[in-house]
Amino acid sequence: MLHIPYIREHKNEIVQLLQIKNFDAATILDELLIKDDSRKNTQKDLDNLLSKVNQFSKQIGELYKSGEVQKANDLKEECAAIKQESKVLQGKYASLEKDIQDILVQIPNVPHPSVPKGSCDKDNKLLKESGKKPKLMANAKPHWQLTTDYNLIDFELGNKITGAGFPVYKGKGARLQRALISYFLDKNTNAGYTEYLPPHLVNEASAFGTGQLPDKEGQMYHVTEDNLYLIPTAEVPVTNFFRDVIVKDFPIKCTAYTPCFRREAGSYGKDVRGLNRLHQFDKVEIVQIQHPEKSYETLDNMVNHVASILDELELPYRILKLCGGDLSFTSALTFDFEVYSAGQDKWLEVSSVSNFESYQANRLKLRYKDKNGKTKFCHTLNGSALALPRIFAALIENNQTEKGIEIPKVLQKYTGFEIIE
RNA sequence: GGAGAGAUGGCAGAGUGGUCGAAUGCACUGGUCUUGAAAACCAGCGUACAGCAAUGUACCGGGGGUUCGAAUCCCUCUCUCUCCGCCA
Repeated sequence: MLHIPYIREHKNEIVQLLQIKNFDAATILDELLIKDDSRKNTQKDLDNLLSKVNQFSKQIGELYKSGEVQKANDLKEECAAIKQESKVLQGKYASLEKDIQDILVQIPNVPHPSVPKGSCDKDNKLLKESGKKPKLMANAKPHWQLTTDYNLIDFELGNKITGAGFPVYKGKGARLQRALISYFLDKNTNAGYTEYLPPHLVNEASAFGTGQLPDKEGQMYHVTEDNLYLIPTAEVPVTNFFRDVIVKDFPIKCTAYTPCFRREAGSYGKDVRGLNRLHQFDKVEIVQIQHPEKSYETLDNMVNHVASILDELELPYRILKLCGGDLSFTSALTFDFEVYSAGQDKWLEVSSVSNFESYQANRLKLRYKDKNGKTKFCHTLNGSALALPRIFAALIENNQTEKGIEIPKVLQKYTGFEIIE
């Protein structure tokens, strides 16, 4: 969430930039600042009252010690009156704070000035297209056919034991999945990221810290009995490692493999066919905590890192800069990676690399001390490196041959086989 | 699931109604000493909000209560630990 002192100083700029996200902030920011002014005044009045009570209390103690009971009792009565008054102010203060909080969580992060205006994914800006689309044989198939033909994934079995969107990997399919996880983690740790294996359930405070709550509650599976949420991405547990932390050394680089759980009940049809959209999927995530001055440099590094993985996997991909309409609530700038999946002739999103600037850090109270010893908010960044199912789909679709599915070189030492026949 | 104990500053750990935002130790920062370092000594060292500042206010797991006054008493919630049971 945005920091009120920052809003005060940059109100017009924020209103302008939020137009890129198609969010009209003018009214809501005015309302916010009026409430905050009122909050300040209330605090001043309240502080004065409380200060008086504190003074009187000290005096009463001394009067009792010196035996001046009558004087002490007089003061007590005065205190009672002040307390009445302070109760009222306290109520007012609490309700103002709540109003302010409620407004703050409704305001999305301010987009980076370079974010293109737009309403949907059609308006995203293509930055780079890399690799060659493969020429497939005449009878090439989409992955949902291949996974059945080669006995790699059993969607029906998943339906039986859980439901739609929960595939069961088996045989070489399971092994390929495991190989991808290991390969991604190795790539990331070689780039200086520390590997973590976090819990797959988080508490409410964590879901709030990264911005899933309160507005995206419906997208998460909620274990109501223990009030825990199944993580929609490793970003949630990993970023929350640093909740209430004052960072000493930058950058902090973490990577984690986790399954990800998403309810997102919605569309049907070929967009969600096979591995394209699932309720449970595997993902390897990278997270960085960085000094504000370096966060955009870091974002570029992360983008290059993800690109290098796709290069090694020999998958054709393109990089898009998300437009305002497609940018997530918490992100200031996001680059999406899409791989070309030849069997279904589609571009599939496999990674989203974002700079959240201080938006999450404010909620998380994730800070550092600047040169003058003042505490400031860090910047947080994350990206997928990478999301598994669509990589899996693109790999088997693009590499299908008459002989079978060929495994890219970099993966062979992880799979232990070169071809799936 | 049963029984008990506990939650205090970066860490350890005192504090059971007033002078406590909180002893002490460690860590950290600055200084003295030293060729340099260590040791020793001196000083500083939590967060947030308000204020130009002086300073004020709040915070001792969360919430509520008693009291003129709460880290300290009461209620409640959460979490952690120990023992027993069960168990990968």
